[in-house]
Amino acid sequence: MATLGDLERTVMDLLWTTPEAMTANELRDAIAEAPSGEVGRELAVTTVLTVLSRLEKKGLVKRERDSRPHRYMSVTSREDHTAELMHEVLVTAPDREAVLARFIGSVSEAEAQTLRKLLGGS
Amino acid sequence: MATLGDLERTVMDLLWTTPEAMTANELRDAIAEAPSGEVGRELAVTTVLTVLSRLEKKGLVKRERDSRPHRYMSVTSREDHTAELMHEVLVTAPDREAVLARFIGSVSEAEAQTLRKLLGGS
DNA sequence: CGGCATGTTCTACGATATGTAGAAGAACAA
DNA sequence: TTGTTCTTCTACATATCGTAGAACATGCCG
Repeated sequence: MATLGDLERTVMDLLWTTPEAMTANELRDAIAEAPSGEVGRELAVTTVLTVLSRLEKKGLVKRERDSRPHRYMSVTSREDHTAELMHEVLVTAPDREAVLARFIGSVSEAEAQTLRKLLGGS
Repeated sequence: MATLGDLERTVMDLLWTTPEAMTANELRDAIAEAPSGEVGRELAVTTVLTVLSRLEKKGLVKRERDSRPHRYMSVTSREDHTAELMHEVLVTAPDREAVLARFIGSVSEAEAQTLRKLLGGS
């Protein structure tokens, strides 16, 4: 189960919200530029690179190796990743019906509405 | 985010599937008795107790302190816990609608059916 | 009342994950 | 080829988890 640390999470968030593939340097700068509420962290580029390698090993990140400053990007969208995680969690329980029942109870009305729409007919 | 290790998971599974509160010794024996597919593990009781303490600290387990061999039980049902986890995962993404859309795509038809039923009226 | 069982807490050590980064190696521009 | 830039290797600190011995507590049996 791919659980992410704080920094790993921060990096993934940046990769997920940036349309373009990013270099380690760009990421380092982006992290320094007030990432969501955190203290602006001045990290060494090597730190970012290490994290990227680890994320790559986990299959969450891929990189363009040919372009010289390697450019990194996420393998899946945040939405796909999140949905996958949710599913992984769901299947850990034998009684999925019961889990879904409770899950439904925890979502907002708006989300319930969305679900109805998505589940549509049949 | 409460991520569980393998042994912690095993213990929770036992507590979740056993109606009665259990003592550390009972748990040790239950673990030794072929837990789901694993190699029968002969653990020291202290090991089980340590794990139970950690699970207690995480809020997943509570114990009856008055009865002398303390009896341990889960705080929530597995279904509640799982549903909670799913929700925690869901809210990590800004675009929940999109996540739900993908999530729906990943569930089985039977589960989709269940969801329709649950979402039924308005 | 004083040991003996039985049970709980403290302390600890190895393994893995993660944050962090220096040192060393590779590649490219001049 | 030499300096600059980037990547990889190696390393250390902290946290979590599996594992359990040592020490402490408690109640039962004589």
